[in-house]
Amino acid sequence: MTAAIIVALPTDAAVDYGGGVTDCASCVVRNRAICASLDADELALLGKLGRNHRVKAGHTLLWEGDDAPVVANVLEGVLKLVVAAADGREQIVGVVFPSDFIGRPFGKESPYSVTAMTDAEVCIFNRKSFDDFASAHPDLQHKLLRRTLDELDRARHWMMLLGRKSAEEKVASFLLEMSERLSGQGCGAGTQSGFELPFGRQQIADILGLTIETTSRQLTRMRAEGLLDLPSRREIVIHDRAAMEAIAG
Amino acid sequence: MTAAIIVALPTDAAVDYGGGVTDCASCVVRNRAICASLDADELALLGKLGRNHRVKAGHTLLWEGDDAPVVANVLEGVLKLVVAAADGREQIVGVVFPSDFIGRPFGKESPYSVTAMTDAEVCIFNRKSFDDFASAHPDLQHKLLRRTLDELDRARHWMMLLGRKSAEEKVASFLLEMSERLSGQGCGAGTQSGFELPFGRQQIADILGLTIETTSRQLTRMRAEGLLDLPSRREIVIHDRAAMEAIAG
DNA sequence: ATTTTTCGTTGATCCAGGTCAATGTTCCAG
DNA sequence: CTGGAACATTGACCTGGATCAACGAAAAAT
Repeated sequence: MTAAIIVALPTDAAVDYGGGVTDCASCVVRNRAICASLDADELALLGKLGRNHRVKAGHTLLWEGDDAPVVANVLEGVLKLVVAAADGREQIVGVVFPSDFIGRPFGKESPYSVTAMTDAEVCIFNRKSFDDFASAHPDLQHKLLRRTLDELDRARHWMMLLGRKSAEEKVASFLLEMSERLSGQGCGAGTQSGFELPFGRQQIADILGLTIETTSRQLTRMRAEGLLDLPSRREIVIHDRAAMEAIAG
Repeated sequence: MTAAIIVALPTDAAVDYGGGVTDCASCVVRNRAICASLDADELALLGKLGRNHRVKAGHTLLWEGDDAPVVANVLEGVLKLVVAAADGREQIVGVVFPSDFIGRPFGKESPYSVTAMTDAEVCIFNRKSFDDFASAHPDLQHKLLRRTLDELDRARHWMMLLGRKSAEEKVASFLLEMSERLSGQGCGAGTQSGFELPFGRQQIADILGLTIETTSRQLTRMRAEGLLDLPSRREIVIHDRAAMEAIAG
């Protein structure tokens, strides 16, 4: 379970690993990422520590159990956080979108793998440098704390889903949450009922603690009952949101 | 799902609700709680905001969904964090021990209920006052961030257990984790193999996402196989730790 | 355009763990 | 010490979701 980190570390700046230099001022997630807590001077300082980097779909940025030398902000794309058992069983324990933060600041090995589900772009920091910078910038740390508290709330509600909900309830809950989070991504104001999932059936199963077959059957049944439409592999259109919420519980 | 908060709020200091005044300097968790980040002056200031309070086993300190007006440190006892479904199904999403932090700082309603599993003593703060104090004390906030990151790691590994492990693996993992956390409590240096759980079978089931019957059967079977002993209702003695770890995966 | 590969659906069957029910055990209260 | 309540164990049975297997459909490669 060991792998080379495929990114340029800031300390290796003499060599060009292909990581683009960061220009925070024009960053697409400038106002949504934790960096939003910084003023222009601080931002310039942080910018020197960060390197933009592209990750192809399916590639892994951090490996569970490895010493994690980097943290990052997501600029574009969707990545999954995965905890795996020795025999290959996988549980997706988090899904991160643009402006979300990746990695484990302040010591410790990475408690999970981070893998791109779509082609992605991330702004990477050497962990030690980031830790030092964060320690010196309480506002940044405050943002990070709020984010971590939110993530913890989300994780705990997902524990309820994993431990106590039926397959039907799991799928309904999942579709509603994805509908919300994905519409939060784009510019659309309200929650639209149609959306495109950034991943396939197996990954839905790994999020819900189900098999791919059960996941597929639940979706097919919901379509048969008129709750939703499946125009293509990854598109979902929820017809009866109220009914879906009733099922999700 | 609404209930009166049964504690004295600092702002009502004119009235005695029975909450004891806090003396941080002599606090039993002084060096382990987040307060350890503060110097004597800061501690005195925080002490004015806090009130010690006793909670009887089974009583609930915070209710899921209510506006949560307080946060707290645990001084003594064990409490559970619970997410419940409308039909009564419960999932325990966290267990807190002395020196652990309770509550949801920085806005929002409480995402779960907090209920004492044993008689407990907590040091309570008005949330707003605590938020302000924390915002003004980066070291405290740093401690809180580290704790929250640790909790998040723990929660995510618990998600793997809930979503992907068998009943046998769940019980084995649970016993090992409890063995560690409970020995961390006492003064014993190493991890002893015998310990007393602070809760009953139903609550183990609610932690593992199982029924009480399945939990009981797994324990009985493990005893029959010589893996452990069950000297009394709440006592566990692990005989073959290596085997237990192999099962936990 | 055709082959190959990957991904998704559907069916048949099985079994881990849930459900229902009875019994045993521990712990208080009186 | 006794009766009862709460908790735990055990048994019989059932079912939701896993597993095994085949097939279909879309995308990627040639």
